[in-house]
Amino acid sequence: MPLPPRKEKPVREAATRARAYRRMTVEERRASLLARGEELFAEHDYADLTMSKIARAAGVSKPLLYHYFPTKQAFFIATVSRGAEELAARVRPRTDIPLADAAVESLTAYLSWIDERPVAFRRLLSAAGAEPGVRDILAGIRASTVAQIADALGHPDIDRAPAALRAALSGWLLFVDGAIVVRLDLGAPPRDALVEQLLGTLAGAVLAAGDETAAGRLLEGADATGVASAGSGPGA
Amino acid sequence: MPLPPRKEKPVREAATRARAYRRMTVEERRASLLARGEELFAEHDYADLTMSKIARAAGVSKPLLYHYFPTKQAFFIATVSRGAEELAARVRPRTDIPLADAAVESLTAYLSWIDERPVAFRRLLSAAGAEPGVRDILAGIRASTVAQIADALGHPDIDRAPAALRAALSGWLLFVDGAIVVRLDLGAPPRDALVEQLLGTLAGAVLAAGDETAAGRLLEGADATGVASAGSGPGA
DNA sequence: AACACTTCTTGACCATCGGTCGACAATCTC
DNA sequence: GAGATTGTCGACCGATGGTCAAGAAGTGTT
Repeated sequence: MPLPPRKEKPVREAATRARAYRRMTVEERRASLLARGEELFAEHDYADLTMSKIARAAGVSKPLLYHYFPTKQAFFIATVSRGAEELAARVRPRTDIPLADAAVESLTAYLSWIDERPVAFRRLLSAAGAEPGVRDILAGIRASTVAQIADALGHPDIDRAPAALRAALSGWLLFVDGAIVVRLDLGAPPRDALVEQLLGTLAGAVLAAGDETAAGRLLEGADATGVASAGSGPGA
Repeated sequence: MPLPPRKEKPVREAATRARAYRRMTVEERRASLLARGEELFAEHDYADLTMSKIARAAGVSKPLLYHYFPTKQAFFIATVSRGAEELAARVRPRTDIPLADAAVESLTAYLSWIDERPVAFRRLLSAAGAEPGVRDILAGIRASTVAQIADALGHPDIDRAPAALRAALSGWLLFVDGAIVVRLDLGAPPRDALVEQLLGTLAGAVLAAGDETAAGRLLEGADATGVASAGSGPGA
């Protein structure tokens, strides 16, 4: 027998009557979901996080979650790109100072950002392959970074830049992430040292790609950038 | 009305009586499944491949597939590590020739292997993060490669090697894969040139890590290894 | 205070997928 | 032939991503 739907008397709890839910504007709710999602995805594995769990953790019903984001992937991507934009802003190199100095600044900013959220960073890297959408985001970021660096190095049109240089830059980007993971694991080398090392490696990679001019630009104005000063003592 | 189970008369097809299935020994079947799985995983996305599809494509029933491999992940990992072993064997560096030459050989072998299965390579890289198990395999391979290189460079105990060097080697491994992806995309640079470039970059990275001795070993006996000869003309 | 508007919840529901089970059939070997 | 082993079939389970209809609870307006 079909019970009459929801007849159970509204139960106006005495005294403190906990609000059934907080009502927000669309943007508020959206932002709040994204923020919570960022935390959750940083802590838990993508596959282990079900939409139900996310909804519950966000204090929201599943259908509402789906009301704001069409699919789980879309939700994940939304959280990731939110973080990516923030990162991009912090890492964007200045153009009013020598290239080598701007590079140090940007790299330092990148390392600091990761130091603040090591778990999220690792998870992002490993989740990169999981869902194609995420991979595309990362690929896009990397491609544009490569283009930016190439530009700064004297190749404004990435499509006309030598393949060797493009390979060097793309590879170097991964190198950076790889070295960072090691640093996360080992707790060393210290940040500033790694920045120097990274930059030195970039110079080496560009040099090995056969682009002396670009390598020159990287070094000029810098006093201790790895390849130039690597070895026993401080800069030559 | 429950039809009497399977009453449809064995249908002994006239003349050519298509065998219902081929019976194999356990190892045969296992190997055959693995081989087919390697193909399938190379072509399709991990998530898009259901165990049912795999079974069907392999001409086998789902329960049988599960009889040989306990889970989908296990099956995937089995196919991956099969390929990984084969690769490891082909890439293992010789010790009876100068380090620089052995490195060229190994890298060339690696590039050739990838040239033979570009799609699979890409998919492996991007699937690396997908399932934790796969990530572990790749991580293991990379770790052991790092240790091998460190050893060849004069640091037999990886745990006592400087963090900077470890970061350099780990990063370089990713650099290699990144550069290779670019080569796959662009169709350039040519294999031998990339090998030189890669080695030159390794020397640069090791140098930037502050290990002159190791960098020296890498270069010694080689006549054109990037950093040393980078630039306009062919090797000095 | 009553109104309507919008946000939100509830709970049921679907299809698919990974994985399992038991009963039975095909094949091979002796 | 008989028996052991390899395979198949189809039904089944639980969880998950995703959807739906109905209605309840906030909120600003009059």
